[in-house]
Amino acid sequence: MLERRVVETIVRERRLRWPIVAHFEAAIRGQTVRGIDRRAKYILIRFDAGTLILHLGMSGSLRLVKHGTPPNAHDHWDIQLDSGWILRFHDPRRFGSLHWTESDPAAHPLLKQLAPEPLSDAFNAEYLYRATRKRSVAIKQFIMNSQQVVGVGNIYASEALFRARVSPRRAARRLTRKEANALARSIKDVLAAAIKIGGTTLRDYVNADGAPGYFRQKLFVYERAGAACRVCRSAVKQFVQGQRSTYWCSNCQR
DNA sequence: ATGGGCACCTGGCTGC
DNA sequence: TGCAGCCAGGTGCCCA
Repeated sequence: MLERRVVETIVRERRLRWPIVAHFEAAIRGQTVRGIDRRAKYILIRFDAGTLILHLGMSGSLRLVKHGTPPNAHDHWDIQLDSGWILRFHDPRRFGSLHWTESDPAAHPLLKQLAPEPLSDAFNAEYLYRATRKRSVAIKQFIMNSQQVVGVGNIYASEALFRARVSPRRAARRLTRKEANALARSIKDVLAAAIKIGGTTLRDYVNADGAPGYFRQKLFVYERAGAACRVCRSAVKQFVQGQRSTYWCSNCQR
């Protein structure tokens, strides 16, 4: 894609998480791809005149297909390049999004408040310890807040807390230094391990190659309510926090 | 400023 | 077999 020029853009469905703005096609036409970056779960495609900010939501995917390939259901937009390839966005649940910005993308409202990259040195025990001070919210909800921690969704939140042996109900400010250290470590470990083997496939979801993610086999507690904890054999428990299921082992986690 | 709840959407699954 | 209803996910936004 790099250094390829946009020949044409076709939008079949503007109603993504936010509507695709009307001037998008005109803005991007004739632009050349200069770089591709990522910030949290946002994909940034940089052009001379602006930057495309994409999010795949939970069911979105991007593929390169040959020009002329007929679209399938839920193929919401195409960006046709001068190479004869089309960047095609597919997203059955339309939780994904597309924004076009002609300013510094880091200053975009969706990006400017985001916490440090979890796999970077800036995200560490000291950061987590300081950030949790004076916060009464449950630690599970805290690590799912993108202003505090980025990259941790519902699955990895339960998994990271299990690995750190911290109860999901614990008030964030009650974390000790030692626990903050363990949790920062487990967040990095869980994310890195999941990325390495293709993420976590739930139910019908597959990755960009159409293959499932194999991290599901490595889950300690997520979706294992009633099953034996893989460490202590006591029953994994489930309850709801902020309208999301939390899974944990009340014996291993305190 | 913080915390809590709601919204978006569709496919898979359950239960009648 | 058909169909209605529930549930799951990520995360921004609104309100108290």
